[in-house]
Amino acid sequence: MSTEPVRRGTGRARIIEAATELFLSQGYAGTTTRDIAARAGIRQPSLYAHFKVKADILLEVLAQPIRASVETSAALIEDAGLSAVERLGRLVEFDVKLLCDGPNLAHLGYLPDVRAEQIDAELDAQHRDLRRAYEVLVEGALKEAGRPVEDARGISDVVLTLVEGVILRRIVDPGVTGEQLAPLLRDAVLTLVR
Amino acid sequence: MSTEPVRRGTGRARIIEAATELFLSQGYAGTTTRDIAARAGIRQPSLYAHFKVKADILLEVLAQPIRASVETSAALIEDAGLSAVERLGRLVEFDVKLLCDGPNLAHLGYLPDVRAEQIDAELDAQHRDLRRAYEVLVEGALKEAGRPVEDARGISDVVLTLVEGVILRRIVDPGVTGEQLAPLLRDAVLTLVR
DNA sequence: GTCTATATAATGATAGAC
DNA sequence: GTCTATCATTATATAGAC
Repeated sequence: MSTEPVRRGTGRARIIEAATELFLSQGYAGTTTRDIAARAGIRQPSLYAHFKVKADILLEVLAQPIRASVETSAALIEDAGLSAVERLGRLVEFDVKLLCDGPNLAHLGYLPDVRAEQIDAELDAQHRDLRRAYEVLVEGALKEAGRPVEDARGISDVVLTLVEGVILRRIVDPGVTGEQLAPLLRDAVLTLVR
Repeated sequence: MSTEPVRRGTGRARIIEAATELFLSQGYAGTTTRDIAARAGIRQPSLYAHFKVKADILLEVLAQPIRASVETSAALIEDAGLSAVERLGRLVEFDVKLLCDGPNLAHLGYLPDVRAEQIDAELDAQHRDLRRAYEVLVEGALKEAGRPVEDARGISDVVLTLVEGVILRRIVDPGVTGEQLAPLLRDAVLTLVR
């Protein structure tokens, strides 16, 4: 493990940044408060001036990625100027790029030791929203293609599984980029609703 | 966490079974040797009559799922009596069912605290084999469809991402079954190579 | 808000009897 | 192979000075 202090940010933000990197590389239970403090450039007890317990750091780390995704996907879904097919394609591209670029934050929500902290209520709610978004767009795309909407549920399942797969993809293939993967998955999804 | 001892198996096998369940529900670092022993129905020091260190238990747990997958996929690929399309469809179905049924062992190989143990060489080799298998079959299927084989790499990427997605799918949707998901993903994949 | 010092508990692992 | 007893280390968290 690197013990080099992170350079940017101050105080609380620096702790969050350090904890994020460490949770992703070592897991939650596998990361000690000393690890976090060392990387944030402070002593271990100083963490407790910002957080009451270790789990509170995890809460804040998990709270980071929520907003951007939900808001943008909501905006995409309701853009009446575009066809459902176009909106579906853009949502896939957006999500894949979000999952590929930056730290693999989405992966944290799937870790056993994170789920064992029983803070998954909000994460699961997010997941339901995303699932619903894909269902709506797939249904719209199928209508545009003159296909029966009964297929929407199954195809949404496939699309969701595909997008989710990106999270694990990055772990084995760290070189993967949203730039290359996003158009690939978008085209694949559009083939399914054509 | 349930501390109820597992009932089946004896000695070493019972320990592996207990450790598997616990690693999946709490992660590796989040599971103590006392947890494992309690679930196996023995005392903590008794573990060390079977394993030298904790990481050796993890090694054995990870060694479990390797064989069946690799052997069956190899047999599927080389079955000359079937078309490439049929073989591709069967491989997808086989892998999805394998990933859906039984404990989610594949997920363990993606956990940060497991990868931090630096035992991923064999796991990554497996992954490369699977990737290669899909490339070969996708290429064959594209030939049969009269499409350019240059598309094979990209489509294999999509297929692999889709199959891998099943691993995370189970975590948020514990009710998902291979029976329902396998045909869905198979049909989706076959649509992509048609 | 950060520090040093420390309390308290849990951890992986060993020794040696049976 | 399992047990009891225990060690050495490391963990989270607190107390109190600056």
